[in-house]
Amino acid sequence: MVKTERQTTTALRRKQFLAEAARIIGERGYFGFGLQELAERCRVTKAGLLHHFGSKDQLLVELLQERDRRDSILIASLQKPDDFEDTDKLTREGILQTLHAIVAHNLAQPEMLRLFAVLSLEALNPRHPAHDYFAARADATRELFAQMLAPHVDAPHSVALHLLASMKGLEQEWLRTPDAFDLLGEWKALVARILG
Amino acid sequence: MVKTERQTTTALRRKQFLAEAARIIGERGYFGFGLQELAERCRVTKAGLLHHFGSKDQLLVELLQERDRRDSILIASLQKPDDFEDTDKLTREGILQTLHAIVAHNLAQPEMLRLFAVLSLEALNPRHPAHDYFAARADATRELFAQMLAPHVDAPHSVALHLLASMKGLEQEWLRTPDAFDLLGEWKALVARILG
Amino acid sequence: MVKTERQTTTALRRKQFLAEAARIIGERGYFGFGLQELAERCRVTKAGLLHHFGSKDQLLVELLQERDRRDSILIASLQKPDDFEDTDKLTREGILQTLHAIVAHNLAQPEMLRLFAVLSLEALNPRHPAHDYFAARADATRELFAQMLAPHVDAPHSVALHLLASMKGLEQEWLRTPDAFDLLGEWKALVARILG
Amino acid sequence: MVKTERQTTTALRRKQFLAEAARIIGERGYFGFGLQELAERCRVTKAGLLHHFGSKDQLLVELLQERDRRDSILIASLQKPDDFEDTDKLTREGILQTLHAIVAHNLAQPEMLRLFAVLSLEALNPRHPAHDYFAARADATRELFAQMLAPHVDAPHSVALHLLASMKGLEQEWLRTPDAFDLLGEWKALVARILG
DNA sequence: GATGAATGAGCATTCATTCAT
DNA sequence: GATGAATGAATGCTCATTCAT
Repeated sequence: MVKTERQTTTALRRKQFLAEAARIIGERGYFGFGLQELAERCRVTKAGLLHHFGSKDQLLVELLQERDRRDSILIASLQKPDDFEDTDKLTREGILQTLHAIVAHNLAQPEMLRLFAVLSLEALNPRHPAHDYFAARADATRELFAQMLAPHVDAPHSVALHLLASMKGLEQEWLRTPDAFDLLGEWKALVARILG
Repeated sequence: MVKTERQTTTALRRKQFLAEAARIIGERGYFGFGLQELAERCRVTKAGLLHHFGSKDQLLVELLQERDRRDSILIASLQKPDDFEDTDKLTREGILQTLHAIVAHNLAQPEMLRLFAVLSLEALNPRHPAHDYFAARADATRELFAQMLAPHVDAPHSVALHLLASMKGLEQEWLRTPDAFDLLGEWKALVARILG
Repeated sequence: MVKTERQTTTALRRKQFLAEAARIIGERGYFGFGLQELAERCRVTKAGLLHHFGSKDQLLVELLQERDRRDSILIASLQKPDDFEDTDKLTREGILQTLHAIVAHNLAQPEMLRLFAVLSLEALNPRHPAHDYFAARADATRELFAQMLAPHVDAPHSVALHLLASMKGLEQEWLRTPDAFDLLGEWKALVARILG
Repeated sequence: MVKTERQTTTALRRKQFLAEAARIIGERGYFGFGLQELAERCRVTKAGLLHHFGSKDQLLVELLQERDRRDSILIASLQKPDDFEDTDKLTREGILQTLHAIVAHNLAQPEMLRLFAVLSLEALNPRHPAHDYFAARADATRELFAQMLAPHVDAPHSVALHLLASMKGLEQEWLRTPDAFDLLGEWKALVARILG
């Protein structure tokens, strides 16, 4: 019981560390992010952080894993549309709703959106610690989209590419000027244009 | 005469420095870019570089200015369509050609494309030395696009946003996997979809 | 009974810790030796080690004490030759056998040999935690040798010095290249030369 | 001229750095030696030292090289005895004088003696940055000694080993208690015993 | 008997920058 | 026009140690 309690508080602490790290990396990128700053914001020492994560790179890895764990619900709903047997996700209408839902989900946690936007560009560099993570993620997502679109469009891989690229570009522009336009509204309009 | 000659070689030297800097920043971002590495690649000392540019930030500024100078021809052709008097750029066909030309232009100098992609994300941070540059650039470009589109679409600002976001997203995806698809071809297809 | 049993397993555990520590210090010296590495090798935490030994320095002290306890049999046979009343150790032949026995003993536990070789040099520094230990040990051994040699040579202290220095030098060279020569054989030959 | 002057003062500075480093390493070993301490003693910053040597390991390498350069005179006199054509080094008497000269030389620079003694033991560890240096040095010296002794003794390699081991052991004992005995005198006596 | 959390001091190294030459 | 020397601040990381559990 005591052990469980400590485990919980420790795990909570780690999540707070990761949340704060996400904010900093979202602002300055991974290269511009320093343990010192994170430590100060969390009122720990650098050594304290390292005690939990082992290294700066490992902290990033755990941050991405943690995020994946949280997003797994949404991802699961995309990956397993079989439950609904053609009636939900595979409908044209269902696809639209899914696409809208993704951006709505991202819109609800703008710090994560920012983190992934900044990091994904930094990670173009093959030596970046998150390079492989983003490469795998991007490929998998595109394949998933293509499968989803297959029954409705002629060139599913191409359309999947267009949708993903447009989504990412639109989100980036919104991150730059969040007050300049309605992200979800514009995304819906853009999806409508692309999918005809 | 001698002075002019020296000025020329010096100017040439500076351009080489900037070209190499563009390559490094494109790979690692501005934060991951160090004077030491640039100096080694150019076979100068760090002090030698600083002698030319004064500071790391100033080097970035001059790099962006230099790039703008080179791109000015293309930009000019977009900014001053009056020369052709409604017959070229303002035609629906002319607009398509312009949009294709921009991506073709970027495709021809992938290192610059990479530089701007990476830098534009890093520069989301308001304290980034290139923040203002990118902010101004993005706003101006969007306005330009909107004006260009005004005669042909209902919501020119919205469509301009969609086109710019899609272009950027597509270019980024291509930077990640340049061999995975035909950037120009996909862009043409995407434009066709968006503009109906 | 239960308590005794636990004491035994604990004592066993401590000996394993010390044995592993001896190996590491023999390789990297005391300064190059870290509690973290020892802890990993023993599958304990650093705090676990400290719980047993109190401090890194104290661990070293206990390691040396433990070693002395083990070597006490050999040492005793040198220190108390009275039992044999001139017939064994004090014979010229007996001295040779003793000298051979010491090196044979060291040869049988090369990790300890290495530990003492490395540590004795590091401990030249008066501030080293093992400085006093090695100083006392060396002086005592030399005196012991001198007494042993007194009946047979003119300058026993000088010869004792020569023998000890030669022994240590030979052992060190052997540690460097254990396969390059026969330590015991060369030692016998060297002793024969020195003692004429 | 100006350049030469600066080169000289810089080179001088570096030699002072190395001399001070030799003293510290002789006291604490390479692992116990820190750039911070060296910097303070030399009234430079750590970064200042690194500017000259690049890294801590490289500093050690340059220290050993510098020492070799200085010792080259003595080494040369051992390596090229041909000039004297059997009359000097190859005489029995000449060999004795050479052996005496080496220790006398070492005795005259006790800090170097200490440095090499401490370092040679630390460098038993194959991962030590000076490991290869000492391995090569020891092998070469032993071979040199064997060649020198060949005309006069039955087993030159064995005797060379004995002499080198004894010399090193004696020097180490002297480093521990420099006032306890006359190093050169004892060495002469020991050599006399070993060479009969 | 042993753990995990946390710390403060220290490590070698990198950074952009200044300055005299 | 360009260099080498030097710096102060910061980097990620390791260290032995303390403490509550």
